[in-house]
Amino acid sequence: MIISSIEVLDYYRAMTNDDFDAQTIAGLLWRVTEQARLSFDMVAEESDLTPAQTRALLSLEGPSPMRGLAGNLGCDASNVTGIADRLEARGLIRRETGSDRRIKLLALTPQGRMVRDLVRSRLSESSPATTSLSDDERRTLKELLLKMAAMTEGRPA
Amino acid sequence: MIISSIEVLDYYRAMTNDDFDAQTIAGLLWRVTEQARLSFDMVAEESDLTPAQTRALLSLEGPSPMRGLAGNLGCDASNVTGIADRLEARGLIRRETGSDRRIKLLALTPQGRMVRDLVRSRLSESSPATTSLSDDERRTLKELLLKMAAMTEGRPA
DNA sequence: TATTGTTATACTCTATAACTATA
DNA sequence: TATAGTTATAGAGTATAACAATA
Repeated sequence: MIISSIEVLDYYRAMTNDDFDAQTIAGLLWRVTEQARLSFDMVAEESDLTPAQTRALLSLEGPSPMRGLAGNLGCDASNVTGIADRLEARGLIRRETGSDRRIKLLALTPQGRMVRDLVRSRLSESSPATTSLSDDERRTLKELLLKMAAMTEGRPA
Repeated sequence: MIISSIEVLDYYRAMTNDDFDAQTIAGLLWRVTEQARLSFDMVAEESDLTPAQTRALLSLEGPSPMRGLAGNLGCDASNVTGIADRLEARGLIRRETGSDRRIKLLALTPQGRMVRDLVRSRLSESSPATTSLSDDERRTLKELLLKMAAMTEGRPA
């Protein structure tokens, strides 16, 4: 017998307002992030990108050393070679060289910027924050997210 | 030049309270979910599990057909064979048979339940909702998450 | 015929370790 | 010596297609 999404959701709904313990909220947050993961993978696929390639594209705000990207992706530096190879082969990024000739800077090409913006806007459209919350609720959520995101300082993201 | 986490965060902090448009909130939510992903991967590794194996373990509330698990994981059914093989080899799950002999039900073993509970509690401890928010803030967050999670009805999770 | 799980195949992501070019 | 990127290797996740057993 399968425990369906709806049954699990009913379980959360049945909680009284006093149920705000860490495990409960963490479980709910996990459900939302799981939904976000599935949505993210679909958006990535629409642009013919793997999840890792998409995360890389979204991380490249400015030209960044490959090692820095590895930190953002949370993977070993050796992996970035292959990911960058594939993005470069598709013309979405470029390898640039600066004064320190050991370092290769990854930079978005104009086409890469276009794809990134498209992905970003599709992610925004499918975000549960967009589809399920009012303006007021989003304002409240933003404050809470800011506090939660503050913990990421000094950590990759 | 690298755009560090802190710089990006300052950018979000500089927004006025009127900045609650979908793209902004979606971006913030993405940052929090990215942090959650990295934290999830670390917790999984502490128990010698891959991310996919961990998601499978967390999804198995009750005995579930392999195809159902594939739906929860958001992957093709053929992948579940290998994932289940590895979890079974470690004694964390069991393949059971019901009346329909085509269907194999995956069920947690007692040891699997222990590992799942350990993972769940470590995830809860490291959740930004736990580490960054007060009781009141968690109460508010819970309401917002319930609305966002409601969109997952009828969808895998 | 349709469905469940499995197998075969190919590609990507992942970590580890050894290598090169540069500092 | 130390650091940035690459390569080689092995294991795991992923999709597609073909297959056996069961319904």
